[in-house]
Amino acid sequence: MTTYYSEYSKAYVSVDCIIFGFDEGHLRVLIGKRQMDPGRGEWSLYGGFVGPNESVDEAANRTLQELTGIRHLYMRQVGAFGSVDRDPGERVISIAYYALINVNDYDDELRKKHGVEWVNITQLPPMYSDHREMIRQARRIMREKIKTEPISFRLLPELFTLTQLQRLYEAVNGEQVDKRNFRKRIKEMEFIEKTELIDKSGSKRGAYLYHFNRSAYNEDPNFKL
Amino acid sequence: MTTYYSEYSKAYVSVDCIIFGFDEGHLRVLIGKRQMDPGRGEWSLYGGFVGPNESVDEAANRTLQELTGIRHLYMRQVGAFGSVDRDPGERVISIAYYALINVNDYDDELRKKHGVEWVNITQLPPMYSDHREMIRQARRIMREKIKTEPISFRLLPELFTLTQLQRLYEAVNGEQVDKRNFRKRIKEMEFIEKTELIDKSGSKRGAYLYHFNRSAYNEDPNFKL
DNA sequence: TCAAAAGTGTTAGATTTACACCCATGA
DNA sequence: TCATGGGTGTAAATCTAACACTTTTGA
Repeated sequence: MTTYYSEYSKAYVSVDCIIFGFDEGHLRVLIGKRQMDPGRGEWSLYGGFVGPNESVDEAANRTLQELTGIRHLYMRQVGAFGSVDRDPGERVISIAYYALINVNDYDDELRKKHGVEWVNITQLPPMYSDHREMIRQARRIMREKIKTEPISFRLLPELFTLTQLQRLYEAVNGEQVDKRNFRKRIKEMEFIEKTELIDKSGSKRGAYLYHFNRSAYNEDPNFKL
Repeated sequence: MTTYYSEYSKAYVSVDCIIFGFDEGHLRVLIGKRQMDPGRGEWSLYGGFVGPNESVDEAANRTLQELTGIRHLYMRQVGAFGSVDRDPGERVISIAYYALINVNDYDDELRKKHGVEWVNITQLPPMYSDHREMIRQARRIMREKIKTEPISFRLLPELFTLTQLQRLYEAVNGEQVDKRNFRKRIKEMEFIEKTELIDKSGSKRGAYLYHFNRSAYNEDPNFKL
């Protein structure tokens, strides 16, 4: 191999995943106690190293699949974190990614096997290295994104009630919204389709179930919330 | 040194700088013909490698200072670019940063010494590796940012006319805006202060010069454009 | 029968957009 | 004197935000 840059130094490059889920009205992230040195036992994001024959995006995808069993989760880069001593052992530069998952799609046995837990975003413990900052930034980026792109549906079941959708927005934005105004805006988006099905798990009366029609969205991608 | 991750592979990590300037009504970026192998002679962003004892942000700052002579330019991360073969020679993962500079502050001799040129953002040549994509993303991020944060003033001289400011917005957003509506919005922002000075370089009649009062902004940071 | 969540419209106020003419000056 | 860019206000339309009561049903 030709060595062009031999005078420069190399670093380990890793990916860290901020996996968001929505359950029981709360936005949650998947974190676990670190099982390797350095930092063993501290709360940490799930991550992995970038291999020599995969792109950084591929490494993130692989890591997400390893953890969740799901092949192509929705995933976007948050950014690179590169303090000199962010890893106490070696020079490691990490690229953070956030991902969205419908918690029902996630096999709970697999979750336990990897020793990770769903933790409420408002109740995060102290965390390893800069992982808390990664989560903070991921949340900020996701909050902006969810206003203009229909990514909320990736956090919900295929069929969902309008109250669930509203609770999700409230959890992401950290503030409540008016029910009538919210529903008015939803009605204007024709790709959020009402079904004839009723969900009775949330109330005695029952609520209509809706679903997101992606191909209708692609034809008229006007999403604003 | 303890080696925790010896089973994993390392990569070179570099920074690439998308330096925006505004001149004669056009948004420009600073690019040059690459002076090293591989890719010698291709149009390229200015970049550098991340050293073992500096953070990635510090490397970007150092690189920007090397090129412009200015110590702490406004600079924000665009993201990590990590395709396996983005560099034809070795595995190099690059973190892109955009920076804003007032072109008058940039010593033209220093510019020539580094062999870089101001190129209109709408007339970019084909570029080395993924540099064009880096510019595209930097521009998108900057365009969003400039709507809600007073970063435009970093591209303008200390004193500027409202027409200059308007032209800057138009160049960034790629579309024209109504003069009266634009000025109405500016008037509402008290931290954009009118001076008694007149600039006669742009018209016979002359136009009032304004300046951005940062401490007034900090007291009432309401910026919307 | 009552508690709990679902569902539904209107209005005032704020914001946004469209639009056209006079002014000052140097060439 | 005229071409050029500087400077100014109003009105219609749209969007946003505030607000309260009826329905259904299981316990």
